[in-house]
Amino acid sequence: MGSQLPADLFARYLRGRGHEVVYFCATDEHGTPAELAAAKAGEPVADYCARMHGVQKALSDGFRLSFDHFGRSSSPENHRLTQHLAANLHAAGLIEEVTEKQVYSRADGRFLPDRYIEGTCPNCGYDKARGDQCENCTKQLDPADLIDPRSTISGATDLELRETKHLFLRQSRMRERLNQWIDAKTDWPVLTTSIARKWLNDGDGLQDRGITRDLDWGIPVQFDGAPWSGMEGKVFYVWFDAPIEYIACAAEWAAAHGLGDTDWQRWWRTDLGADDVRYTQFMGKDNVPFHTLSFPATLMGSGEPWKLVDYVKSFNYLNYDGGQFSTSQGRGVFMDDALDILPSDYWRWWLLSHAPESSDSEFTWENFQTSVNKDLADVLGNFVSRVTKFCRSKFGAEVPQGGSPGPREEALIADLTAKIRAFEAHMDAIEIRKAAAALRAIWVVGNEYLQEAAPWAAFKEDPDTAAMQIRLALNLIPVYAVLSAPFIPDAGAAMLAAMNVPDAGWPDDVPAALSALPAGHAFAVPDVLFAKITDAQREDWQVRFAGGRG
RNA sequence: CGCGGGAUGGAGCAGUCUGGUAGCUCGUCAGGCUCAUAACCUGAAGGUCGUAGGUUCAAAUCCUACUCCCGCAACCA
Repeated sequence: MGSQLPADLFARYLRGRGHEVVYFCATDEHGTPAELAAAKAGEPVADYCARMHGVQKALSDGFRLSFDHFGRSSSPENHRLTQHLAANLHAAGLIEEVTEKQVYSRADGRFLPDRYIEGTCPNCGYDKARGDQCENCTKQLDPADLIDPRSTISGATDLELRETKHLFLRQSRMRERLNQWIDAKTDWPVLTTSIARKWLNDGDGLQDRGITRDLDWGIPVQFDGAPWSGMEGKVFYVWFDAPIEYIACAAEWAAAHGLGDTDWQRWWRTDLGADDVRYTQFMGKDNVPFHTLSFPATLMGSGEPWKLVDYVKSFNYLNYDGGQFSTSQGRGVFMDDALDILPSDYWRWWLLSHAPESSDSEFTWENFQTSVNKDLADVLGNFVSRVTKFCRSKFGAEVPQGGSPGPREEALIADLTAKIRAFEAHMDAIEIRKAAAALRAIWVVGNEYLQEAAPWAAFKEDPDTAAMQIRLALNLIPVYAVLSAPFIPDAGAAMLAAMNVPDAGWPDDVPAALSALPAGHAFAVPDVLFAKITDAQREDWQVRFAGGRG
């Protein structure tokens, strides 16, 4: 959710500005966790992943994520492309076979990644130390150091070290090239480049990385479908194939829409039209190394002209009321819960206006309630309500005629124009919190104008002037709808529907946009756009999602 | 000396790159308005910018040391 929402915001904004946009997202279906979750659910892993993809799709629809295609990393397209790129890398001498020893559990019938091994810490005696590190004394460990090691999957203790062969991506050979590439990205967020630089230069520099695993579920290690000697029964590592799905997803999208290869390749191949594409990725900070180093290394090393990312927007973490979200403890609001209790716009607004851009941020119910009630209900919702209701009671449910604008209206337009340009600048820079604040300031302008113009007072002496003022205020509503839609699409649509405006363009020309609704244009007073969150609701949810429900 | 991010009025944040009267939202207090979802608008109080030094005519902003919080530390995705 954390990075999909900002991506959706940006995609909607760019579409609103008239750009051609494709917005892709996919489920990353491979890896040990997927296999274990499937086993726990008692389902074949392929079925489990298909089902979860459906669940994710329903949730993302619920949050109004406007993907052009929601792909799966297990798609045939991704199988083909992943194997193809691996073959290219091999041909370029960038893949190396390494034999190493890993912990194998006979009872589980699988190799165990470090985190799935638990035992007693040789350093402090803590009996639940993980294979990679002891949580108690923070000492880094090797699984072989643990006393009485056991599998966290089954509790089995018959663990042994077994030799196994894996492919490594020789990213160390691309260190200089990656360094130069990152150095050129002077406009990237500090968070993004600092993480990338750390991996590039810390210690011995960028390390080669294993890109295969001993698992059943995944993309088989083969040369475009032909056997890869010594790699039988092995699959590519999720972090090798998952980013490749970004490309494969475009192919899935084209196939799903009856388009040809050239239609997706023009987004991805710089030799086939992708030169003018601007490619932006959104992710949590934990994913930065894969997107700034491993995946670019894969594409660069392939020797083919794949489009590289232009901008990587990374986020810190969102915490829940003093700690981390915890699925196992039922601590925190999760996507399905969230949509059960409130419309998606509420969540979109809070999550976007509090996006953890500069540091981790924290969700608290008090903050959520205040933020949503003030911004959405009091400032925006109430503006729409007061304008439409006033007009209906004094002039009827259509845009009134008469009167002509004066200095106050000119000042409003000038103020609004400046604020809209500021909003656009923040959106262009993907400064999400600043954009949210700028948008809110635009909403406030409407209330300020009404307060100053006081059409309710003017109506008594000079109905024509009141009509002109209300006409202008009514015209603000579609403008607000269009500007706000990237953040709160449902409310934007509701506002346009109430104003009986089938489609409104981006207000590049503010004076024109504010006279788009002519006198006589019929509208409807919308239902309350945003019902406020009551104290009782908030208290109920605080208890319900506090955790410890087991 | 492991690495990175953060520390700014009661709360949440901007400002730090390109030193020069400390800004925004919420909350609080006072006033206004009455069209509206007990909403809206205006004004005020409240901070010397984690700590200690240093550079400078001038530092939240540059330098040094330190403290605290969060995350990472590479076959965990």
